[in-house]
Amino acid sequence: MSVGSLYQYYPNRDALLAAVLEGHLTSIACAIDHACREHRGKPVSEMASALVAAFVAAKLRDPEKSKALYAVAAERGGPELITAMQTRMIAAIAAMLASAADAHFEELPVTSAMVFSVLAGSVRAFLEGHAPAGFEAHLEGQLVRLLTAYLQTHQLGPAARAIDGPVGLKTKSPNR
Amino acid sequence: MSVGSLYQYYPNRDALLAAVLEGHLTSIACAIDHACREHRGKPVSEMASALVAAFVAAKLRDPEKSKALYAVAAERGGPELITAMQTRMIAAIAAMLASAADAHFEELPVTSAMVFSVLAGSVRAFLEGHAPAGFEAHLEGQLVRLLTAYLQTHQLGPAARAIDGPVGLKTKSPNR
DNA sequence: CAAGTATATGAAGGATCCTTCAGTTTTTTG
DNA sequence: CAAAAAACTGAAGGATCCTTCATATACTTG
Repeated sequence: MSVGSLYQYYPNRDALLAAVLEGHLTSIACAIDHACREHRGKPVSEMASALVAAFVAAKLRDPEKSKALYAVAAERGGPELITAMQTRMIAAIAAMLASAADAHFEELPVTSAMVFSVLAGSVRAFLEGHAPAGFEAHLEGQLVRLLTAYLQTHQLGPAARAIDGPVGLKTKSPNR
Repeated sequence: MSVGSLYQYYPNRDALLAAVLEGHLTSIACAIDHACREHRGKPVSEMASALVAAFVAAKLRDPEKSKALYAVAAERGGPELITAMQTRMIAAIAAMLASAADAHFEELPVTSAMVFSVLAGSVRAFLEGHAPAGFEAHLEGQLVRLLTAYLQTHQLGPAARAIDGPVGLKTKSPNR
C-alpha cells in the first residue's frame, strides 16, 4: 500500500492512526464487556481469572501492534479515545463486581478503576519490554493472584459468605 | 534560557532529554532504595505502605514533569535507562521482601517485578489523566490495600507466623 | 472492447523541528 | 578599568516528516 492511497481513506495522519487505535481499543473493550457479562454472580476469584484472561489474550494477540499503539495513544486525539474506552471498560467491570456472590464493594467506581489500572499498567510494562526475562510465563498467573487477593479484601463477613468462601480476611482496612 | 545555550551543555536533543529523564529516574530509584532499606524485617503490610508512600510521593512531587517524561521514555535511549533503573528498584524491593517477618517468597524476582509494575502502572494511568475524577484521594490507599493483600498471599503457615500474623490465607495457589 | 469510473502510486512541495554559528552580553582576571 | 574568557542568543541552514497531485493501473459497464 502506498502513501498516496492512505490519504484517499483518511484526511490526514492523525485520523489514520486514530482509526487504528480505535479499532484496537474497541476489540479490547468488547473482550472485557463479554467476559464481565459472562461472569456476573460468580465469586470474585473467578471474576479475576476471567478478567485477566480476557485482557491479556486481547492485548497479546498482536503484541507488536499493541506496543506500537502506546505511542499513538499520547498523540492528538489519543487521550480522548482512551478515556472513552476506559470509561466503558470500567463500567463493565463495575457491573460485574456489583453482582459478586462473595463480596460487597463500598466504593465500586474506585475499586473498578483500580482493577483496570492494574491490568492495563502491568500488561503495558510487560509489552514495553521493561519486565525481566521470563516474565511472560508468570504474568497472567500473578495478575490473577494479585487481583483475587485485592478483591477478596472486600469479602462479606462469615455469616454471608458461608456458601463457598475460603478462609477469610478481615473485612475492612487490612493494614497498619 | 535560549536554544543555543542548550547545545553548549548537551551535544543534541536526545542527550538533553536523556539527562533530564535520568535525573528523574535516579531520584525515584533513590526514594525506593531508601524506603526498602528502612523497612527490612518488617511485616509485609508495612512494606507495602512504605513502598507506595515513597513511590507516589516521588512521582507526584512534580506531576507535570513526570507526565511529560513518559513521552521521552519511549524515545532513543529511553528504554535502556528505564530498564536499568527498573532493575535497580526491583532489586531493592526484592532485598526488602526477602527479609519479611511474616512471609516467604518462593519466586522473589517475579513477585518483586510484579509489585513494581503495579506501582508504576497505576501511577502512570493516574498521571496520564485516564483515571476517573476524584481518584487522587484514593490512589495511595487503594494501592496499599492491593499490594498488602497480594503480599499476604505469600504469608507463612500458622506455625511460623504465630508472632503477629492476622488471620491467614492459604500459602500457595490462591485461586481456582 | 472501448469508454468511464474508481483506486493506486511516489516524486515534489510544504511544514515542522533539530542544529549550527557569527555576533552580543556577562563574568573573570591582571 | 581594560582585556580576555566564558556564556548567551536567535536567525539561518539542514534534515525529517506530512500532504498533495499529476499520472498510471485496475475494475465496471454498455
